[in-house]
Amino acid sequence: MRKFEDSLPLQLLKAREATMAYFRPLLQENNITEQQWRVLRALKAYEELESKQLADHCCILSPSLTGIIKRLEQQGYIKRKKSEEDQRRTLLSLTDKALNLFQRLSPDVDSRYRAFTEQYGEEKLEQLTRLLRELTELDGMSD
Amino acid sequence: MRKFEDSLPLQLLKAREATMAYFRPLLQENNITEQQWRVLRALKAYEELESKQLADHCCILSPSLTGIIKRLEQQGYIKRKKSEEDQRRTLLSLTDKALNLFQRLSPDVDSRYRAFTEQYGEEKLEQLTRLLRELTELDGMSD
DNA sequence: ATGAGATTCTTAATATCTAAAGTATTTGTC
DNA sequence: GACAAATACTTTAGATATTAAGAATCTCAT
Repeated sequence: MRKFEDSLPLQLLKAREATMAYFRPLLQENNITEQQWRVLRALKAYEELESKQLADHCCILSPSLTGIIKRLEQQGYIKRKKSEEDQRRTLLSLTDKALNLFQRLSPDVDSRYRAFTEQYGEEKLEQLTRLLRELTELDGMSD
Repeated sequence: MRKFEDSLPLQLLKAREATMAYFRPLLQENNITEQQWRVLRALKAYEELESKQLADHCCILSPSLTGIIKRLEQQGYIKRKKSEEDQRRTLLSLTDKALNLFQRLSPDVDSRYRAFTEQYGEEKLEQLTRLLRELTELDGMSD
C-alpha cells in the first residue's frame, strides 16, 4: 500500500489548506464561513439558481445546503422564492447586501490572489489547474 | 475576481472527490469513515504517536481527533496509554484487529489505486504530486 | 382522471470541523 | 520551592458532512 504521506487525497487536502490560508483571514474578519463564501460566489456567478443546481456547483450536499441557506437568509445575504412552474423548486439569489459585500471585499480578494500567484508561479498554477481538471473529469467510479 | 469555476480551492476539492470516488465504496463496505481511515493509516505508518502528532499528520484538529479516537477505541481498532515521562501525553497505537483489517483490505486498496493510476496516467500523477508538494510547502500565510 | 414512480427539498441522527474556553501537567524563573 | 507561562488534551457550542427517511410536488402511462 502507498506510503501514508504519498496519499493523493491527503496531498490534495493539504494543498487546499495551504491555498485557503491566503483567504481564510479575510473571511473570518467578515464572519463568513468557507462554505457560505462558496455559495455566495456561485450565486454571484449564476444570478439565480435552484437549490439542487447550487449544491452541484458548490460541491455541497442538499441536506447541508438547507442549513447554509437558512443561515445566509437570516443574515440577509440571500433571498428565496418558489418557482412558478414547479412548486417543488426554490429559486435563490443574492440581496443587495451581498452585492455590497462583494464590492467591499473584491479588491482584497484580488490582492491576496495575486500574492499567492506570485509566490507559487503563474506557469505552475496553469499546469496545476490543467492536471486538476483532467483528474476531475476522470470521475471513473462516480455512482 | 476570479471566475467561480476557476477557484483553486474548489478545483482541489473536486479533484479530491474524484480521487476518493475510487476508494470510498471500500471504506463504506467496512463501516470506516474517511477520517478514521486516515488516522488508522497514520498509526500504521508510525507505530506509536501522541495525539498532537497524529493530528498534524492527518490534518485533523485536536478537538475533532478526540472524538475520532474515542470511537475508534470503542470499535477496538486502537489502544491508548499514558506516557510515563509526561502525564499530559497520550500514546496511541493500533490493535491486532486493526492490523488484520489492513491485511484484509490492502489487496483491494492496491488494485483500486492501480486502476486509478492507469486511468489518469502515471506520468501525470507524478507531475501533479510535485506541483501539490510545492504548493503545500509555500504555506506563506500560516499563522 | 388517477395512482405508481420520479424529483425537489427538508428532517433526523451521527460524525466531523472550527474557535474558544477549560483542565491537568510540566517547565522555566526567581 | 512557589508561581507564572507553556504544553497536551478535552469540552463546549455552533456549523457542516453524510446517510437514510420523510413530505410535497410533478410526470406519465393507464
